[in-house]
Amino acid sequence: MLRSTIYDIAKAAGVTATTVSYVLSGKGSISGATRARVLKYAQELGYRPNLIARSLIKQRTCTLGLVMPRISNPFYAEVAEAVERLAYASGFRVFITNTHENEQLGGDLLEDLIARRVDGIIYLPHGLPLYGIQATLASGIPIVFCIWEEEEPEVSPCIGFDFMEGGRLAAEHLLALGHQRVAIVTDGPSVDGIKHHLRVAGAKSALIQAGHPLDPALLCLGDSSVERGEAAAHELLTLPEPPTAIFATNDLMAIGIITAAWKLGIHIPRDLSVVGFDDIVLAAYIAPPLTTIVMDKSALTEKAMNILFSMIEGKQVTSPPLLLPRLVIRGSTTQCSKEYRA
Amino acid sequence: MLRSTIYDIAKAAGVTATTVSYVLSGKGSISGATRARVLKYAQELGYRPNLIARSLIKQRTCTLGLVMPRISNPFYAEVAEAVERLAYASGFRVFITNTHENEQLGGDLLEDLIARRVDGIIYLPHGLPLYGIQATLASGIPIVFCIWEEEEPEVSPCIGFDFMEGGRLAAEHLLALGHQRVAIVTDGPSVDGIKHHLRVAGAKSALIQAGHPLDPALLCLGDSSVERGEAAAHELLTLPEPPTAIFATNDLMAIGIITAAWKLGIHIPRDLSVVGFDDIVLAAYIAPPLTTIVMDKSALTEKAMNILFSMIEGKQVTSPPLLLPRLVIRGSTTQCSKEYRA
DNA sequence: CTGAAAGCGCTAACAA
DNA sequence: TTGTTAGCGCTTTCAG
Repeated sequence: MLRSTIYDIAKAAGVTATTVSYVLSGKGSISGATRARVLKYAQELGYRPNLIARSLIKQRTCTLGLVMPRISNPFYAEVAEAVERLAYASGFRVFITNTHENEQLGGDLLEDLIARRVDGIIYLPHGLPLYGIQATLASGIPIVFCIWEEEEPEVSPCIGFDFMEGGRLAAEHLLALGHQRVAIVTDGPSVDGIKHHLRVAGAKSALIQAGHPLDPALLCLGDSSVERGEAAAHELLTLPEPPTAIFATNDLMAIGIITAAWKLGIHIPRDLSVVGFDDIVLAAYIAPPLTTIVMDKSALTEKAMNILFSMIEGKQVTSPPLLLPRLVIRGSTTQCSKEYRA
Repeated sequence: MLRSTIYDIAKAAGVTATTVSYVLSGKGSISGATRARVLKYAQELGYRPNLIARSLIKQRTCTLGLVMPRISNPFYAEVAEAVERLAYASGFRVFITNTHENEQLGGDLLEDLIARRVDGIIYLPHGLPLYGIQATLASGIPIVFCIWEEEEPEVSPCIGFDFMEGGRLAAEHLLALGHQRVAIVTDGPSVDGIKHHLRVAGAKSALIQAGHPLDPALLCLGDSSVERGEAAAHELLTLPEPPTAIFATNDLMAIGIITAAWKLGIHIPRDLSVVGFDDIVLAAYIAPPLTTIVMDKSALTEKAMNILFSMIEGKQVTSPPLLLPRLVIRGSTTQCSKEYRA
């Protein structure tokens, strides 16, 4: 494998490595003649700079780490694509890593990224506790947390999202359509380990406020996947007294719900209204198009990257205000057709 | 930012850097006492190895590059997740990069990855020409091409997929169901710039063989996105003599087609059969579940990674046989209900 | 305009 | 068991 160094070029061109370095970086002042000669040999020898060596001396790798639950979830994939694009625009490359929501793995990943001397990290923890990574945080590496939804103390900087309000919006929309028996399908291993904690809390509060508090039997647990979304919906829809609307705390589960309904011959939205959360691109293009809560991924990634770059430059930063949710009404929700006695 | 080196530890522990290096790597033979002392100070100083320095001397970064069109397409996201998982299992981290099907960008990305001295590259080019990266290939970096669908000369090693057979399978399924007027929605800027070239060729040949050659008016161009899939389907379905079945050369477009039909009040599969290509996870969980051609992503990524690792170890490798397509019949296709005169 | 020299943090012969 | 030394490929003062 042809792997030449500036020394090889230097020797060939009859100059010293310093000179080569200068012409390659366009820094010092070099005569046109030597410049041309150096360039010629660089070309000829198929020279490619060794960014590893450069990183070592510059104390900067122009590399970012992106830590997220799983890139196969379109929401995260869309975020990753945006992050990669913005990083590229600044000459950075990004390591993407999946925690699979495993705490141990998440911590290891972080430590490894630091060992690789990434210049900064974007961390979308989704249900991962903070206490396991205290030491990591203490390392002082620029790291920005995004869409934190835990109950633990605020960490800074953090690009937050008003999940509670999002849940409320979803429930209020359903309530306004006359739905009184609404179910919630969310992510979490147990009712007191709900990962989409705030979304559920927001929805519940709206339900209570409207005088139709959540029937505990209508709270289903999943894991943010379509599979579990479908399974949960199947359970819900075969109940003696099924819900007339379901709020899924992410779009993937909402899609699973639509499919479950389809299989049971339940028409959406006539017999069942469904609202999701995230607004993945696909949400607008399924049948029926999904009513959902929009998380503005562009705003999220832009803010996160701006803050991260500021930190890398050593600037002092503060968390921006919470990102606000927005309801987008599409074809999966409509007026409730059934009457239920309270 | 606390960033200690082995020298800091050495000084603190009253030994030399070599000793520290040995205990940290567990290589030389070090007395229990010094080992303990070194470890203690390493801990105390919050030492984290500098993998950049290590890479420089070892001539190995334990880093891979993954270049693909766009990770927001679930098919690629699923591949990326698998690649990342396999890489992680071998202590590798991966740079993921999106070409956005831009030839220039694709070439730059490759060069940059080489400059960063990744140990190997997985390249899923999708419609990108080879001639632009000859120099890159000549660098000798281990690189495995996956699912190449161009007409240019074979490159080795390459994990190929029998796209032609996949297209044929799709068309034959439709034909067997009695469909005679089948449309194709594919990816490409023009009819002679079709990126899913082989899939289309396979389908066409089956159609011809059955005596129902493709009506040129029923070949629609898109760009692998749901949006364009929906737009194409809208055109097709509002034709005076619409198709009774549509073969979309990827799942995203197929989903768009289903949505277009839904919006037009056309029932799937009763009034229109749809078959996709890829078998993204979501395909099985939309309404109706999508009949599609399965590309085995596990097999693909496993083979690709095995070969890549072999190359990295300096072994000689050859391309494996083409991966075979499989048809999975779900709810989006059924018997044709209309009669058309030939 | 160009060169000499030091050093980024680590590893690995080779000595002691 | 531990230390000495050189060097991975590059950048960057400081001289000349």
